[in-house]
Amino acid sequence: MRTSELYKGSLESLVLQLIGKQGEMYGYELTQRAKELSAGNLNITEGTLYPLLHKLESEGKLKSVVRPYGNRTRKYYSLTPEGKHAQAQASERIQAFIEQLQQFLNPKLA
Amino acid sequence: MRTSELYKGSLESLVLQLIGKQGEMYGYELTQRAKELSAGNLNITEGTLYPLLHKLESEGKLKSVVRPYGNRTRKYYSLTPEGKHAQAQASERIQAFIEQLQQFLNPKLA
DNA sequence: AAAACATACCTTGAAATCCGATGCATTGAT
DNA sequence: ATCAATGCATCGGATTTCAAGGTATGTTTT
Repeated sequence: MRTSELYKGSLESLVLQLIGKQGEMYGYELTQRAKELSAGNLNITEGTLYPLLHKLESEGKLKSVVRPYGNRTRKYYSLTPEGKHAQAQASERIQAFIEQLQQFLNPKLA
Repeated sequence: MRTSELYKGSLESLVLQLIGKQGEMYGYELTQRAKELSAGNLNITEGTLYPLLHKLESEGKLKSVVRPYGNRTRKYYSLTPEGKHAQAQASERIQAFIEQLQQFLNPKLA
């Protein structure tokens, strides 16, 4: 098993975190930043990322703006007010999750 | 979204942890212990747990013994040598995962 | 200058994972 | 007696994720 398996289920929350901290990010940038912060363990594939971004946008949590970068286009995503709320909640959930994982590693005896 | 979403991808590692710490556990006990340690957030459903236990057994990581408890039967699972190895690796992966999650919450600027 | 790699968007089909519902049986509480 | 909890299990479907493929530009290497 790979460490990356553990990230399943966390992707949406982490994407909201990244965009929230950064202000706005485009897809490819997200994949690179995720790889950095995870010490190479989280490689978000395009088949995962783009449908997720589209879903979050359709849910009203993200908004996007396409801007040219040289001859390329980048599609920048940022949080809507609803997305900011979701991001704040995600942050709390992740913190609680971390504490709970530590309980599993070092459990208080029942 | 629920906190429980975050646990997706961690179930196998956490089950190995629980059984490893405890020595041997039966299915229902696992669901209760997981709920305890996760402050109620991780409710492993039977449709998830039993197939997972069967898979881990077929992979040679768990072995089971059925023992009566009153008029009921409990199926106790414990780690094989291979399972102990997997559990040790899972422990390290979870620790690394925790550190990486913290990076996402409080990233070092790029 | 050709090839290879990185950047940048996307879709599609399949695999894997997980949940809800259901089934059966015993025990304990109301 | 009925309901909740304990204890095992399976099944179908939903969701999530991945691998592969498609298109195109920019950069580096040979």
